[in-house]
Amino acid sequence: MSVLEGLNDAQLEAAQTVDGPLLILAGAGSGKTRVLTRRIAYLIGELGVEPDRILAMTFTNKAAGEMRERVEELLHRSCRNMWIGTFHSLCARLLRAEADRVGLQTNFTIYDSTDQMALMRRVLSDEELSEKQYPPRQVRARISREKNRMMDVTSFAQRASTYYEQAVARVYRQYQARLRQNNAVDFDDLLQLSVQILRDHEDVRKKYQGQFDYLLIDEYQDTNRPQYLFAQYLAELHQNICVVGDDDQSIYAWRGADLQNILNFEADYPDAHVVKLEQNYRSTEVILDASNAVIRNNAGRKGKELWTERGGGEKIRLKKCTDESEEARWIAGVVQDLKQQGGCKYKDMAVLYRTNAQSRSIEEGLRRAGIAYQIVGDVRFYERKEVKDVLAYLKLIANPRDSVSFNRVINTPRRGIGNTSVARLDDYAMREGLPLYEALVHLDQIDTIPARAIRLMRSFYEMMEGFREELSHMPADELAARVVDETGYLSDMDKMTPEERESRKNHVQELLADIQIFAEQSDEVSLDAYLRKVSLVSDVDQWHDAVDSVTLMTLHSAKGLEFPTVFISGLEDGLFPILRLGDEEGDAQDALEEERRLFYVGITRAQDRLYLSYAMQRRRYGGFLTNNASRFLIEIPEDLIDAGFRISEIGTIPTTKRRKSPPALSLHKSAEGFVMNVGSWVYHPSWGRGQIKALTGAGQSAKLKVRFEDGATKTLVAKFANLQPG
DNA sequence: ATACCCTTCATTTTT
DNA sequence: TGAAGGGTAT
Repeated sequence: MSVLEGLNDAQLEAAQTVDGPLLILAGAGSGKTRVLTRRIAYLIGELGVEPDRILAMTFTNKAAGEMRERVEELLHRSCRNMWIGTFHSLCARLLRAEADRVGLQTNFTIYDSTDQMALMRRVLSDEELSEKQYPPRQVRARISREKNRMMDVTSFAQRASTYYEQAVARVYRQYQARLRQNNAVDFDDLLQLSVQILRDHEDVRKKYQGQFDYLLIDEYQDTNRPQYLFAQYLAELHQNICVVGDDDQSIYAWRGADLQNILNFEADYPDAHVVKLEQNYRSTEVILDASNAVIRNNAGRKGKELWTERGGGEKIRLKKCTDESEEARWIAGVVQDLKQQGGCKYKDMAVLYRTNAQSRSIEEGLRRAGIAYQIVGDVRFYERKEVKDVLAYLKLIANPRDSVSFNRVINTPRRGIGNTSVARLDDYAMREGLPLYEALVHLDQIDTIPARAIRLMRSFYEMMEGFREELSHMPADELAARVVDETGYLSDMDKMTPEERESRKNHVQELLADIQIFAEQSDEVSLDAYLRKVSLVSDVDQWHDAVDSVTLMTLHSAKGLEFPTVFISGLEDGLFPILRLGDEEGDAQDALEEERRLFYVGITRAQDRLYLSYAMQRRRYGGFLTNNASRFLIEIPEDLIDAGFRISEIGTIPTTKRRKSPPALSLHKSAEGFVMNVGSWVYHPSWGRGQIKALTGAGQSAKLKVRFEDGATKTLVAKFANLQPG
């Protein structure tokens, strides 16, 4: 029984109940990972289950990697052939094996959101839809949402009622056709197509159903429709499906996650066992009480009461700041105190925020104080232009049908092949039904292209063919190094300013190093293998906890992690909870509850110390946004907060605080400054102080609905209202 | 074909 | 504030 040693009763039950459906409701810090790894170790070590008959799905590659590692530690053996990974990577694996079922080749390319946008623009222009009326971003989001609801092109087209939706349906159809032509898929396709294959091909379904005896799904509260169905198909036969989740930590509804998946588990699987893990091993009582008090404000929960044996603990500190730079200085100061006087390490501290943009000021503050930090996810490494460029070359070499990558590199660096020539090549390719790259073979047949451009394109083609010949022999790192050199990509940087050149070269070198590490560590060294991996890694996966530095990341990225000291910054109404315009009443309520869950996730990351901060004024879009303390702050019982750091001491409860004198900026200058938002407080010469309840339009012609302190609600036009920040 | 200047717009959150 | 797309001059 050694692998189950040290588990509490509930954990033991969760680890040992291996037959039939099982729902583990795991509160924050309740030892979820521990239970999962012990459970797998128990299956393999005690029950003799072969690792390759276990399928475990997690949310991040990091979580998957850690789980595998810990199981191997427990068992003192390798579990390489255990299927463990993210939904996306496992689906990609299935999809590569069964690609022909949906008209793909095994070497298909996975498009990220930048690639998707490029393709979307192309489709919109083909369909002669203006980007004004059909913002690519918005259309892309809509199509993504439909895919995440398992709505395929045909059913969507049938349901499309408005003119707009019918246009979107045409775009959807074209977009999918283009993806297929490019031998490419987007993130959503990985899930949707995998489910389609399982649904429509009995032989494939049988094959995978027969392949796995035990299914494990982590973060079940964050699964969307395709993920839910994927699991359901695979569990159909034996029903050995174990899902772990916490309805209070569901924070991905915007990505199609459906809380109902976890709430309905017992209805979906009538024989389901349910185990609740309610003992928290992570946080002090103070922190846990605060989190409980906050989450209690949400309706529609499964209902859990977390408890801890770690009584007491340091009180929570709450800091009101005038602006974001003061906030950053305060955080930096506390970090230094903790390090110098409290004996804490940098790596035991994390600063969390709602939006990536907030990292800038924090970063600045820490840098000035000479504090080591690392940012997770700000400008994502794989999304940098120079990294994407090099990867586009590599992707095109591996998949010559990939027109998005083709368009990216054909004239990068500038080699005299302009848009018109490419457009003519494209016309020809369309007429002949060829991929763009293939069309290069027939250059002499395209008489619309000037001879000079033909010559340049031909030499591009020959260069690429040279790379392609090496594809199957040459290790990925060597090939990549050749590409960077021979395409002139690096030497082209000589034209840039020294700073820019250095930064870009560094990123390219970093990419080459990444490929090299891959080639050394993985048992497959091919470019194909590298690309398969690289398309599915996220920034959190790159996070190193070995380095002694303060971690900066979004609340979303922090899920699943823990730190002795946690700062949650930017606790301002409108920013956290973030308030979007144009939400329906019901949606707004759901959105607010999701924000609250996000706050709950943030609080429960902390083991020993929790610091909360907000800024009255924050720079945004080059202007200023004035804010009030987050409504969530008053949900924390006062006695949990350090006296002197309480909200009543600092005095920021919106209705009790009266403004002194209006700040200098006025709305008439809003072209240069003063940005308003729903929730902002304003001052009107005759009506007094009021809060913006709704806002339509932008700039000077914006219409505002303002509720004033005397209770009156007025609709005002920004231009004439003579409002000042309040 | 490209370089440069102008405008516009966006900021949730991520596999 | 900034990135990125569009337009114009060379």
